[in-house]
Amino acid sequence: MQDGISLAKSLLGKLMVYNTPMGRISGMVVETEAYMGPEDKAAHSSRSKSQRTLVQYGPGGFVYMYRIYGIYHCFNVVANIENTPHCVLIRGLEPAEGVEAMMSNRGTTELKALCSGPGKLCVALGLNKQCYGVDLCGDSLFFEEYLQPQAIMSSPRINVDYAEEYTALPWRFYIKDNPHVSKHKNNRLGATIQLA
DNA sequence: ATGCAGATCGTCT
DNA sequence: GACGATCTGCATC
Repeated sequence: MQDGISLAKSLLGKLMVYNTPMGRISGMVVETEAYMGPEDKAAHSSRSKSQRTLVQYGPGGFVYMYRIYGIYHCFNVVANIENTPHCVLIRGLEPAEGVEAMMSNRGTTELKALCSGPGKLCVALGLNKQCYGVDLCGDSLFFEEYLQPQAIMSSPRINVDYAEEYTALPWRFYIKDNPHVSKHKNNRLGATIQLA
């Protein structure tokens, strides 16, 4: 299993699929962030191992879901091998299947507003705490091959100002010029990077 | 277009 | 008891 940074890049262009009884809801991954374990002061795993972060210490390919600000959920893919708590935050999707359901869940019909942020996309897909620890090799929630991104950009991660020397590291990745990337000031700090 | 306050609660100290 | 890996609505320019 790849480390967090490799996984964050390789998930771009993949289709994230939630298989519901009502049909598939899916979107192409357009924006991710890598969190690189105990040394990374931005990562939840930089603090002592806890109930919340437990799944990160298992093998990669499982869901790390957490609640933020008491309101939203953020969806992460655990990366790397056991006892190496890396993960990848999914920050933006381009809606593909089940767009009607997403609009209903989000209470808006504006396509660009549906999944352009980590909290928004969890609402759009209807994901909550119940998917904590779910195996992404199962048939409920998984990633599929979809498109090869033309160009990938990197920038500092969003809202990790507390992370000292880790704040400025370019561990946010997104598909260049895609309208479903979340809007943020440090978009302008982005730089083109080599495709893997 | 840009900026800021408020919502709201699980998790960790 | 304090604080978020966020988002929205309202204020002001």
